[in-house]
Amino acid sequence: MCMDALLRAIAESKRRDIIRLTWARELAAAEIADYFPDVTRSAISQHLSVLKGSGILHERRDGTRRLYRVNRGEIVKLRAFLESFWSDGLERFHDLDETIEASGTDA
Amino acid sequence: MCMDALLRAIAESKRRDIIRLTWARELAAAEIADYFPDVTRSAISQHLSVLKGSGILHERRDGTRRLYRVNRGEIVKLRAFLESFWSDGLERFHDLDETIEASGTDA
DNA sequence: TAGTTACGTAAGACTCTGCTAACATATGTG
DNA sequence: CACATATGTTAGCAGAGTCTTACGTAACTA
Repeated sequence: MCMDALLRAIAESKRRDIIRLTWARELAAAEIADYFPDVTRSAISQHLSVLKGSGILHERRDGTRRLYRVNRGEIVKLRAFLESFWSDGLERFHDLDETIEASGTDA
Repeated sequence: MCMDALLRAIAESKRRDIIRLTWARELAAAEIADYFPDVTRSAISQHLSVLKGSGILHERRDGTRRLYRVNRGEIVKLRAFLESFWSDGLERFHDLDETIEASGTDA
C-alpha cells in the first residue's frame, strides 16, 4: 500500500533523476525543471507532486520559490523494505502462506 | 527503460507475492492463482505475463501446465541497480549534470 | 498599483493498468 | 473421438498516469 506508492514513484527515470538532483542540496522547482529541457515545467511540477505525495520529497517555501529536498528517512524505509524483501521475504519463503492470508493487500 | 519495467513489475503487492512464491520452488499457474482467492485466474495470468515480460519470471512448460520460477539473475540486476542508485547516484550526486545530459531517458 | 517572477492547478488527450467475463487452445483421459 | 484439465487471450471497462496548453495565484519590484 505505502510501499506501492514509493516503488511506483521510483519506477520513473525522470523522477529518479529528480531524486538524485535533490539528494544533497535543496533545489527550486525551476532549477529542477531546467534539467529537463524536453518536458514542460508543468510536467515536472506534477512529478514533484508525486514525489512529495509519496513522502520522498520535502518542500520548503521561500518567498515565491518552493525548495525541494529528498526526505532521506523515506528512502531509508524503502531501502529497508527492499532489503527484507530480498532476504527475509525470499529466503524464508516458507512463511509466505501465513503472510498472504494475514495481509492480502500488501507486505 | 529496462529498470522502469523491473521497478514497475515490483511496485505491485500481488506481483511481489508471486515473486516470493516462486523464489525457491517452481509453481504452476493454477497453484499460484490459488494463493489469491479474491482475483480471477485471468488476472493472475496477466500478472505472470508482466513478470515474465520484465524478465523476473522464467516459464517452463510441462504438458498442459506452465511452471514459473524466479529468474534470480534479473533480481540481482535490479538489486545492483538500486544499490548503485542509493550509493553512487545519491552520494556522488555531482556527476548528475553529465549523467542527465548523456542519457536523458534513463540511468 | 502594474508588471514580473515562480509556481501550482485544471482540463483534455492519450496511453497504460488491473480486472472480469467469455472464448480459444493445448494436452491428457476415458 | 468426446471430455475434462490447465492455461493463455481478447474485449471491454473504470481508473490512474504522463504530458501539454491555458489559466490562477502568491510574492517580490518599480
